[in-house]
Amino acid sequence: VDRVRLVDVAHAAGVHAGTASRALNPATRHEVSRQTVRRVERAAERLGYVPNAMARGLRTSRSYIVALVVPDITNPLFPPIARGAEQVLGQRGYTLVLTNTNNERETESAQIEAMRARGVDGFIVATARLVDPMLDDLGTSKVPAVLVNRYTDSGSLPYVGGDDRRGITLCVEHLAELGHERIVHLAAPADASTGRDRASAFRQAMRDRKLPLAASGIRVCSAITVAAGRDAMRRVLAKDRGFTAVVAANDLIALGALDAMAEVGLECPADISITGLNDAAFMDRLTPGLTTVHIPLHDMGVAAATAVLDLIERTNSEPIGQRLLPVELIVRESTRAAAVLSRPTRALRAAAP
Amino acid sequence: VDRVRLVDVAHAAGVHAGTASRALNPATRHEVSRQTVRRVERAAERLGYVPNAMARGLRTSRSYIVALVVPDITNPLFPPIARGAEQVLGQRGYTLVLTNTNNERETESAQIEAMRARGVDGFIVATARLVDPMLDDLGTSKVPAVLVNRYTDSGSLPYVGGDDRRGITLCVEHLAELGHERIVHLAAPADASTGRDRASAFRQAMRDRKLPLAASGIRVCSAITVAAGRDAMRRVLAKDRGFTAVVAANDLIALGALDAMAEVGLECPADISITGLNDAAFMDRLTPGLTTVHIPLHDMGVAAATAVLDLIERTNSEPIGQRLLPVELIVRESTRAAAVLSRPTRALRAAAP
DNA sequence: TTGAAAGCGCTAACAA
DNA sequence: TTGTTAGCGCTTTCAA
Repeated sequence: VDRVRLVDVAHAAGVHAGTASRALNPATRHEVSRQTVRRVERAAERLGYVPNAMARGLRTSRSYIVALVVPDITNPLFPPIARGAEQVLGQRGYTLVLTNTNNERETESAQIEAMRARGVDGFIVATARLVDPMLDDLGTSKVPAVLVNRYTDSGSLPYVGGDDRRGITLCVEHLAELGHERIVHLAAPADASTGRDRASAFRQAMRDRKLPLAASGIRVCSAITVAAGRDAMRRVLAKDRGFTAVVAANDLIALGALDAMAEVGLECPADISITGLNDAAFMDRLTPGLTTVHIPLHDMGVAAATAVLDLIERTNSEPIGQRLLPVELIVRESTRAAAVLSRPTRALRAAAP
Repeated sequence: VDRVRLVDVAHAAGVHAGTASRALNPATRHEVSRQTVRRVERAAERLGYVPNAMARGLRTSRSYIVALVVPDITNPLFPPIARGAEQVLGQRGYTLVLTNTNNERETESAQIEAMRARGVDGFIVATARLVDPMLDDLGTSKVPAVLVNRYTDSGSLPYVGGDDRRGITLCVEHLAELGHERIVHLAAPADASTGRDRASAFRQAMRDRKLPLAASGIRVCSAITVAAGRDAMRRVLAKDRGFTAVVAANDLIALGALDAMAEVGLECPADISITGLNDAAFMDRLTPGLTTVHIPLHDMGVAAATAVLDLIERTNSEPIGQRLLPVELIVRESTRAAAVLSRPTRALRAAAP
C-alpha cells in the first residue's frame, strides 16, 4: 500500500489538489466553501491521509521542528530541560528532536549540520564552548538558535541558564557560616562557561569572605562526570589534607569526590563537607544526601523553547540576550559545621597510614 | 545570505547540476571523471554547500533518520538505550531523533504520525502496550519498526528486551534463599508487557519455591514512578504487615516503597528486604544500596538499532522475532536474611502505634 | 563522461 | 470559491 497523497484525497473528494490543500490548511480553510471543506476532510480521514512533510517543507521551507543539542543525554541534567522545552513546543505545534554529541566537537558540528540540512526551524543548544566558531556561524546564519545551560563569549546567540555564579556563592557562604575556612573547588572544564564562571564565582566568594585560597584551592576536572570528579579529588587528596570542605561545580563531580574520599577512608560530612550543583534526580536519596543548588531545569527548557519560538515566529522582536533563572540552595546532609578543634586530628589520622 | 544550492556549486565548477550531484554522491562518483569530481568537491567546499535533505528526501524517499519513541525521557531507563542506539545508527550514517510521549496514547500516536509524515526511515518504539492498535498499524505499514523494552501481544513487530521474567525469578530465588517466605510484589501497570510478565514470573517463581501467595501478594502500581510505588506500598502496609520482603517490578517503584516504609518507621533491610529491577543510574549509591537486576540497556539500544537497520536496508532477511538479552542479579544492601524468629516481633512492634 | 529533462508531493500566486 | 500552473532542490533516467 503506497502512501496516499494529496491528489488522491482531492480526487476522492472530487476537487482539485489545490483546493484540497486549502481545505486542509487551517490558515486557508476560510477560502473554501464549508461543504467542500467537509468533503475533503472526510476523504482525507477515510483514506488515512498523512501529509508528506518533506514535500511541504521543501515548498514552504518550514519544518516545525526544533532541535535540542545536548552533550550527553545520560547526564541527568538534560532530560528535565528536554521535557520543559518539549512541553511548550508541542503546545505550539512543533516537534522537539533531541540529538547527542558525546561531548565531541566533531559530532556536534556534524549533528548541527545534519539538522540544518533537514531544515529545522530552530536550535536549542546545550553544548556551547566559550570559544565556539561553529555556534558563531549558526548565529550569523538565519536559523534561530538559543543557548541553554552554557554560553559563548562572543555573545552571538541568546542564552538561558541558571544563575550559576549565585549558586556557587550560596555554597561558599553556607560553608563559611558553618565555620569552614579551607575550601577546595572542583571545577568543571574551563572551556565552557559553566567551568569558568563557577570557578570565578568561587574565587570571588572566597575573597568576599576573606577566606584563604590554597594552592590546591581550585582543581579543574577533565569532564563533568563522576569519574572525572573522582580523579580530581584523588589528586587533591594526594597532596593536601588541610581543607575541610569541597565546592563541586556539579553534582556528578561531587559524587566522584565522595568516592575518592571513601577510597582513603575519609567520611562526609564528618571529615569533609561537600556541595554539588544542579540538584539532579536522586541526589536527595544518597547517603549523605547531597547539599546542592537547585537549578530550575524544567523552566530553563521552557524559557529556551519560548525564546526560539519567538525568534522563529518573530513574535517578540526584543532580543532576550542573557536570561538567568533564580537558583536555590538545598541543604542536606553532606555539609556540617567544621569541628574547628577535632578536625585536623581526624584528617591527620586518616592520612596517617 | 541564502543557502547555497547544488546548482550554485555546479555553476561554480562549470558543470551541470546533474553532474555535480553524481560527483558528490559516493555511490555515483565513479561515473564522473576524477578531475570533475575534484572540481565539484572544491567548489562545494568553498561555497559551504550543505545539501537540502528535504529535497533529497522528497526525491529518494529516504531520510536517514530513525525515531526513538520513549514514554518519559526523565526515566533513567531510557537514556542508555538512546545512547546505544545512537552509536550504531551514527556509525552507519543515520541520525537518531528522540521523542517523548508523556505516557499518553494520544501524544504517542501524534508523535508517530508526525515522524511518519517526516519520512523517517524507521522506528524504535519503547512505549508498547499489550494491546496497541496503533503499533499494529505501524506493523502493517511499510515503515520498519522495532519494539524495545515492551512488546505487544499481537506480535506484529519484532522485539528486543531484557529477560524480565528471569530477572524477577532471580529476585524471588535470592529472597527465598535468604529465608524469606512472605513476599509481596509491587507490579507495574498491567497494560504493558513489563507489568504482566513480571507479575506472572513472580507468581510462577513463588509457586516453584512453594511459597504462599498472600491476598495482598501482588499490588499493581498506577505508573512506573517513585510516587506510584510509594502509593502502592502505603496501601499494602495499611492492611498487611506480615511480609518480610518486596519484589518491585522496577527500581523507581522500589524507591517509592522505601519511602512508604520510612513513613511508618520501617527500615530496609532490617524490617523488610526490597529488590528492584533495571539497575538504573545511581541505584548503587542509595542507602541502602538497592539489590536489583541489571538489564543491559545500552546493548538493548544497540540491538534494537541494528535490527531496524537490517529491516531498513534489507540486509538480513531473517526476522528477529523476540530477542531477550541476559540479565544479572546485583546484590546490594537492601536485601538481608529473614530473621525468622525476631521478624514478626519487629513488624508487630512497628505496627503497634 | 556529461547534459537535458522529468518529477518526488506539496503550496501559493495567478486566473477564471 | 475553485482550477491551473509553476517551482521548492534534488536525483535519475535517457540521450548525446
